[in-house]
Amino acid sequence: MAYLKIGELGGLTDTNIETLRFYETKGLVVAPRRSDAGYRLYTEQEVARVRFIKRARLMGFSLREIEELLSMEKSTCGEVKELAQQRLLDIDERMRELTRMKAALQQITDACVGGGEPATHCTILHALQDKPAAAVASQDSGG
Amino acid sequence: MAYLKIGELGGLTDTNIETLRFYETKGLVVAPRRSDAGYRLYTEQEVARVRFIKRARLMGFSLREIEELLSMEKSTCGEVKELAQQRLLDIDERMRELTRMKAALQQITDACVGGGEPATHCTILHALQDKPAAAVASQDSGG
DNA sequence: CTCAACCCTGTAGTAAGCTACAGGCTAACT
DNA sequence: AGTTAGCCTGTAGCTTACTACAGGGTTGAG
Repeated sequence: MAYLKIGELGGLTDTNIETLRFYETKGLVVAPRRSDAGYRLYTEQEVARVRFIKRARLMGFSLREIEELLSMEKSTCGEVKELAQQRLLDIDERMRELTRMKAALQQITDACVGGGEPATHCTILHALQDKPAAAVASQDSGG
Repeated sequence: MAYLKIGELGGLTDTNIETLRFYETKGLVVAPRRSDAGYRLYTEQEVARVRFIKRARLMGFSLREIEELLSMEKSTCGEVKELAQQRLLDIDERMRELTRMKAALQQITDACVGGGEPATHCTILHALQDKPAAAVASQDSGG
């Protein structure tokens, strides 16, 4: 079987070749062997690996987490599961935050009649301007 | 009433002074008058404006959107409402995406028994490795 | 007068994940 | 042999929202 050049790997995995080289600098894709001229020569293994990365990205894993996942073939199943569950918790956390934002925004948006009035008296702008309420102002990111 | 120096404005609004200057370069906070020595001299108005920015940030508006909101005192109420509703749609979109990610991740995580087995056979890693399913692989971000 | 605390500008760094470009070799096709 | 597409390295840029620092001037208290 022939080796794949970087463009071919990119084609098979629908990945920009700059991105592949970037992943290599990040250690996500192992530096492959080179041809005499210095061309990267990949095997089918790398195709699987790049696809792994893409799937994990779709699931919301960061590159750092993916690196961790990739290094886990030496670890236990439980550790992998733990990482996945942490991701699930992160997702829940982000959804809660979005829910909070949405509630606050929905509230002030619902109170607005809209229409062609000058926005000087718009309840949305007013809510953002000076009222302490807005259902969200008690939150503090600290930073 | 005395003017506020940047540190005082920062104190009142719980905002880093570097951030205030940054907002000025972005046009979010209007460049204030200066003292003879070149110190920025703010009025109470800017306190309200910075608080507006902070509240809007908490609601998930980007700085660009906030700039738009701030320029809207000249527009109609309907336009403001439209922007807010667009934000609500964005939030919904992000929540859908998180829901999708979560479902996919939950599925492969549930299938994993965890424990001290070597992860070589971990169903999570396998699902990421080569199965076309994973309930999410049909999605494509296109780049 | 001295010293710390504050302010100024301008530039660069952080995080995350790429993307693009310059300048130069190589491979493949004709 | 010529042309073009592809590959190489290295560096810089993009996005968002800050944050930090260097190297200076100013203010105010003691």
